[in-house]
Amino acid sequence: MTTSVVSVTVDLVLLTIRQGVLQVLLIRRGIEPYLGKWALPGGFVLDGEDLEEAAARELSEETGLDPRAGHFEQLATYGAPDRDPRGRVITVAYLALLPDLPSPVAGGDAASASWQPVDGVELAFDHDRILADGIERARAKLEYTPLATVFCPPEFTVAELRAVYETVWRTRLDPRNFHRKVTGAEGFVEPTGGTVIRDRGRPAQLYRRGPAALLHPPLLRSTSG
Amino acid sequence: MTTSVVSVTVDLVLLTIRQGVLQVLLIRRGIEPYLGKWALPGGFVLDGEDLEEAAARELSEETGLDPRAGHFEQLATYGAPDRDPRGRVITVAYLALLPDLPSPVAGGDAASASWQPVDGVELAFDHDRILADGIERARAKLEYTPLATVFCPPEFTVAELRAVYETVWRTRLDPRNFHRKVTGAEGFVEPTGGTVIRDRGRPAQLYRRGPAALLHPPLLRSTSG
DNA sequence: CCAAAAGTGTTATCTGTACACCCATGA
DNA sequence: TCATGGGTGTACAGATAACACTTTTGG
Repeated sequence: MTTSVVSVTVDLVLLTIRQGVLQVLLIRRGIEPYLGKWALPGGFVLDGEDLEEAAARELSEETGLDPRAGHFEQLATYGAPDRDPRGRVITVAYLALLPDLPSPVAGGDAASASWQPVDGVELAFDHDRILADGIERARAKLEYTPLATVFCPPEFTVAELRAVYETVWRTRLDPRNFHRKVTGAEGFVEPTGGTVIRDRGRPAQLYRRGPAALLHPPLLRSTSG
Repeated sequence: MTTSVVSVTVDLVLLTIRQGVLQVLLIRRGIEPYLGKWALPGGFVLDGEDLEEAAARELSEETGLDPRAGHFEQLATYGAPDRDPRGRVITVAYLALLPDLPSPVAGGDAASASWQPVDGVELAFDHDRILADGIERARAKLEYTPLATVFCPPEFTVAELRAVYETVWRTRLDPRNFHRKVTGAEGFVEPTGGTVIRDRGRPAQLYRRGPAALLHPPLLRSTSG
């Protein structure tokens, strides 16, 4: 009975919505194992570095992004003994939700980092599982927190916010009831006063994210709320 | 820039209800650091051992309990660089919810393990924080899962189940509306046919836990539901 | 009998849902 | 003018909350 020599990594599930599709930031692996396969960005935790710090640093190095531009939270820790063929590696996964940034992969090794739709990807290690857990967490959090706004630019319309829910939940929501719920939920969104015409039709009001941390009442993904 | 030598431990937040109070299982530390202070049970992850496995083994060694007798889930991972004076130690915390077992600390080093009310304890390392996170997780889960039943014996009355909610949430619930909600929620509890008189008054029906994994509708901790 | 706990019925109120309808724009 | 999307009103169904009331025991 010996305590093992363990390496600790952090991995990031970075989600955004681009072209109306939920996408995840992936890195093409340049070394074995899983050479050439797609994987979540991440890497080893350094001396004296907190876990969040390590996650933010890795992301910045690999992609130039700052996960704190949106929402950032710990997801879970994965430590099956055989999850990495190189030896005992435990990984602490973080979930980040970001708006669709103009230059999402600048500053890093852009050639090997790219946003990809979350459906149908096949990833190295146990990253498929980690990604699935991250998506499920994001889905659940949209119900009872105002987090959907972090997928939007600083000013957005109710229809754009609704599109976030419809994309992440894969449902259709009634535009009229959704409008009422969102504008009625205390602290969810605040009108900026501006209006904008996105397509055709009547101009939409612009909103910014409000101060609430929890939604009362929550939005429910079951029906056409 | 060097990757650090990291040790990985598992710690357990083990909650139960004894004497009408939410209690946590604590170990009195027999070695430095924090010699003599109370701490969450836990220890180092061994070679080839999965994290859950490590958590279950540590608990069994230290207390003779099996966390899988109730509910068991990963809580979070804590990795601040200075959280352990001996060096870099990252801990993966697990949350377990157990019924009030007849002989809760048998089989282990019982002299140094004991159940204690969660209020007012002062723990070694960052275990106060971990405990607080565990309690909050438990509170939240009672709302939308049937997990409250794991605090009860195999057969229980509606009043006993209500006492669980009242204890964990620190609220009073209306016995009549609570009864209806619990017996009405699909798959939450199933009648065994038996009855029992706990105190005085009309005999209560006995129930066992039902097959549901989620509550529809959820119980809300805000009001007198 | 009374007190106490279990359990049922009833009603006012609130929330969610569906959908009719009006508003403001581009073409 | 029409099509399109933004936004409001309203009515019905279901859930919630408050509480009167009956049932079944022990003392």
